[in-house]
Amino acid sequence: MRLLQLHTDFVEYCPVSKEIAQAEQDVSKEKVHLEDIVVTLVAIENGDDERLAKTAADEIRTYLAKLKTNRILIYPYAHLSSDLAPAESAIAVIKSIEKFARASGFDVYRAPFGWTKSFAVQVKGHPLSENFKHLLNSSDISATLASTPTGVLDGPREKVSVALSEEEKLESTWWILEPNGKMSPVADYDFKPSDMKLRNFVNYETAKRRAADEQPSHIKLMKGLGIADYEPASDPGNMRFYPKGKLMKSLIEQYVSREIARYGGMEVETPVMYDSKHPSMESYFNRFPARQYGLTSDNHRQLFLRFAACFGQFLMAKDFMLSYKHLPLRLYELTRYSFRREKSGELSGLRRLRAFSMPDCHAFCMDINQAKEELLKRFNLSSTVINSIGLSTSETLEMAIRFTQEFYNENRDFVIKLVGKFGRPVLVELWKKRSFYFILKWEFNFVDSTGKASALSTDQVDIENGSRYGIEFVAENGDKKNPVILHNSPSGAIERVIFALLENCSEMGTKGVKPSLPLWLAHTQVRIIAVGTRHLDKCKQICSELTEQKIRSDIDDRDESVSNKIRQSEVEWIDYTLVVGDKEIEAGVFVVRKRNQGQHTKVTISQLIDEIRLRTKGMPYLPLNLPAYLSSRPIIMA
RNA sequence: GGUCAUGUAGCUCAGCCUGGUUAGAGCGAAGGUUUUGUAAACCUUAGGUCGUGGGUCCAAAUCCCACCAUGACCUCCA
Repeated sequence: MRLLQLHTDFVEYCPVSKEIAQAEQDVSKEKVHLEDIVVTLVAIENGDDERLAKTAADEIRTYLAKLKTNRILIYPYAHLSSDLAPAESAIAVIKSIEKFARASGFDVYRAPFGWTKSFAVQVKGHPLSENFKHLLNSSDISATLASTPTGVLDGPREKVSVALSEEEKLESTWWILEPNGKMSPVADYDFKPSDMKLRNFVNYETAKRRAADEQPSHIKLMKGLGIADYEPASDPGNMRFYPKGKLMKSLIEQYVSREIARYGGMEVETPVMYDSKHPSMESYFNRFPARQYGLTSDNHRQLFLRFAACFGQFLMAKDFMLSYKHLPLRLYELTRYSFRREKSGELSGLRRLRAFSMPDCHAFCMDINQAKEELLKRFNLSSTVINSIGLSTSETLEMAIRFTQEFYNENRDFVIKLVGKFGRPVLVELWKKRSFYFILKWEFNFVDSTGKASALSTDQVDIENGSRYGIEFVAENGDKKNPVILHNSPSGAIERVIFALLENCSEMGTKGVKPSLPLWLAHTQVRIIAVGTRHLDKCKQICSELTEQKIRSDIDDRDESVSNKIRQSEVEWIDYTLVVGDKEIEAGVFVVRKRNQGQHTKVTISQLIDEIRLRTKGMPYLPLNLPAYLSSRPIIMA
């Protein structure tokens, strides 16, 4: 038997229709509304009996005593278990629980068994407001313990997130907003040929339908190019990065961090784990309890791994002495990692992970006006960053803006201005009322060839956490006020950026273009091939010269034919391949093979340097993190 | 989380349906020959708990069950 107990402000449910033949009879279809009550969601499993019903009643009594309340709603809820008992015995056990609970003198309500019900519930925010138990008959316990890897039967793994179901049931409408300010319902919008990706994106977001397709193409590339791979010894969604992938990841991270520093972000570092009972943490923790990695430390202290940098930065900002003169205050951290225990079926390659690196930049603003002004700056920042990385806002990405009706009514011009900056029609999700801590958020979404959308850059306007975390600044008139907080990631998760770049490459491939990654992210920018061993000294000399100019090059010194070495260079998607033999050494002019042009050009080394420096201008450089000689390099991927 | 599919050498895969000698190939690796001119030189050798654990059977990579991992889809309902 599985019990999920929720201490709620209110619960509402309404039987809609019978789900199974054995459903209870004579059920009123009236909506039921109960306030200040413990909702006990219960799933009866195979082997559960009246004895266990008694145990459950004891469990409920203990919980109610802790909460100092005596009102309870017993609510049959199948999703808690994958080993459900047959309906007849389940209903008998549930009725027994009800009987025992009444006998304890509680005010007991029970929702009907076997019915489809709509329901709404508002869980109180306190740490004890959610409680999960997996109850077993004593004879079964040892067997179950033995078959459970950790020997632990309950814990956050089993929790059902009420916030998530709220998210799913959120009432919203979908629109297309054009840069000229024209807003039309999605159904009325006339998609032009240039809006193909937008239409795919809209389909994905509004229909929530996922077309049947094969495995995402970036997975093959991430392995084949030696970028990243699964690590079976870890939890799903925790990846390993090989040297080439690590270099690429570090370069992107450095670039994003540098641009945020230029914008004015103060880089900080905050802990990866937090006390789930800390008063400031409740609101966040309880929002997605089912998606946390939990762990226990000394003294049975319950900790959870952060899923964003918000906590650390908010707790830090709370301790700052802030005046309106300091605002907007910009804090930045690149989390390695943020953790989200996404449902296992939602993980996919580098697209969605459980541990990911997230640039997270918060701006604490005086008021909504300053926040709007700041949001525009950050839009420019995000736009510059994502375009420079190689994901184009004019071709590759689609924008979504989501806001409340109230915000739109008061800030219509501002919203249109934002869309104008993007320059193409965007998808709008209009919320009737605010259900989250933010009143507006926008994202750039990458739509892959299979029509799936993933958010990259994003910013949000948060009007709730300033007060929730007790962050205060002294206003011009001397009053203490809470700031409006913006949550921005200019690039989105770094792993997801790599996902998008790789998916982009495979799209190039289907269009007949040789796929290639941006030159500044290539592990090897120039591959130098020695025709014979006697040319190796010259190769080494060229390699040093390029390294001095901050160009990554390596030398294929293997005992292989020139053709074979050329092929190897192509397989590794290396942009420039230089063959060094007698002719070149004599003339001082080299024939370079350019991958993206598929042809050979005669160049001097200094011309080659100039070209590469031009193509990588303004982007960070890191030295090659592999041996320069291919003969001493391990084979990471075939 | 559920359903389905997949898991065989470092990599990519064949064999499984219809159980039966020492489980195959290509790439890669090692040793040797070759000193190479723009997408794969030649020869030889090594390399496998057939995802893990149970079961059926005289016999299991092959059939059955459970678990693990990956992928796709679904996540309605007690």
